Amino acid sequence: MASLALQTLNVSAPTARKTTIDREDIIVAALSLLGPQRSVSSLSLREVARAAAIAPNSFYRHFRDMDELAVALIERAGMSLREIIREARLRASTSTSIIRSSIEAFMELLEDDKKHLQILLAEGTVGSDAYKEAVEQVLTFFEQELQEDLVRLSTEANAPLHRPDLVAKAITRMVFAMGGNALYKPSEERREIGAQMMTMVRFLMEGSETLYKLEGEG
Amino acid sequence: MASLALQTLNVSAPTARKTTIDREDIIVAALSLLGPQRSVSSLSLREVARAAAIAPNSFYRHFRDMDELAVALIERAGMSLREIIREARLRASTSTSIIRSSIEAFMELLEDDKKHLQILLAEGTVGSDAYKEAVEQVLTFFEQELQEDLVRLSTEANAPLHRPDLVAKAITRMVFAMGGNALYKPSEERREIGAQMMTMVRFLMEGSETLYKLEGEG
DNA sequence: CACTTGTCTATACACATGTATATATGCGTG
DNA sequence: CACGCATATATACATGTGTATAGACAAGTG
Repeated sequence: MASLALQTLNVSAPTARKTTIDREDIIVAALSLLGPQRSVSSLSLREVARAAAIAPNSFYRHFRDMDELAVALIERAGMSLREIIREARLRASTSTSIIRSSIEAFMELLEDDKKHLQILLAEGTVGSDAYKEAVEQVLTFFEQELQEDLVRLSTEANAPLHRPDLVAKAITRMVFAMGGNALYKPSEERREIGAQMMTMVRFLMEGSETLYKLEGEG
Repeated sequence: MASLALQTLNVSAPTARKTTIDREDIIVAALSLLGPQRSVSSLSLREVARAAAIAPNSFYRHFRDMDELAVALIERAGMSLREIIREARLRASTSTSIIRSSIEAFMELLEDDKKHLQILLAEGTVGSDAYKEAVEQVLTFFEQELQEDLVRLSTEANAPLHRPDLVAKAITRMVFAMGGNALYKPSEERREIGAQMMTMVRFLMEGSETLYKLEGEG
């Protein structure tokens, strides 16, 4: 149909051309293809190119590989999530409220940025080394940041934690696992899962405090 | 090479034939293809057929779909894990020891049955509805069984739990997430991750007990 | 303006994929 | 033993894939 329009203007209509394309454009196109049944690893180069409305070969100008695209996708998703959580952290001051607002922010993002989160939550354990490493990096970033919060706030509250590093790791992994699971479920169910997360996190916090009292600092 | 052997016997050697094949044979072939970089969803029908040494079309005699194969794989993996855990449960009598021995059994299985566990731990959140449902079913089975143990043992020990259902769910999801992560890591690191799991589970248990005291039964 | 350079497209190739159709084979029953 | 049915294979086709090569266009420089 595009070629038809061109032919009416110019019989030899050579090549309808894009005035340069971004990595960003390709990334967006790839995101648009994701869904409950489509994972990053199932995307083909040509498919992405088609979605971005470029010639298959143009892809190579921007990424060496589908794998490089995948890594870029993760990094972007990481940024997106990081930003949201950072906001949530700033709004809160107590240990419980920071967790509450973070989880709420997380669940909210789960609602309207599924594509990004899917990449982070649901596809981390199989794939190229570079890919897995990129996912792991995002996860540990969150763990560290959370750990800092936990230490700071629990000290302020005079309720020190046993092994705050493991508390942070447990919370992160649990939230990510539960989140990946909730991704494409009806919103009512997602709300329920969010509530469950809160309780689970409380278990972890209380447990860590209790163990501190029993066994001394971690 | 097989065809060469046949040719020495019979020049026109038409079709070296399998004297009927099992679903089991195909399942085993599919398992053999899995690895740190290969997920179930990335397997092709022809690839599996090749590994099973059958003609592509023979596949259809046993499975409607690659999807049906995937579901069968999960069920098998579920069985395998279930059996191991059941043994571990029988060997233990206290709440902590049952958890300890279960996690030990789990980590052991992680060592020498990676292929099975990969399916369960690392590929549950993207795929066909049937596939996701099958994974979920295995997970909730473990949750329920674990919950029963927890309730029974914590009652015996006079240390009742707040929301034992959520304790069970949290433990399950956490162990599975951590396990999927540990799958293809060096064994030393895996050992460390196993130790972390134990602590995390203790957090959950202690926390749940504490919350019971604070808030009453779940 | 001409010309070079970077970016996109077109065409092509070799191969893999899922599946339809037709054919061969061997086992169990008569 | 012979025959039929279930189960395997062979061949084929349309389609999708990654990528190599060569050519067309736009933008920036002299």
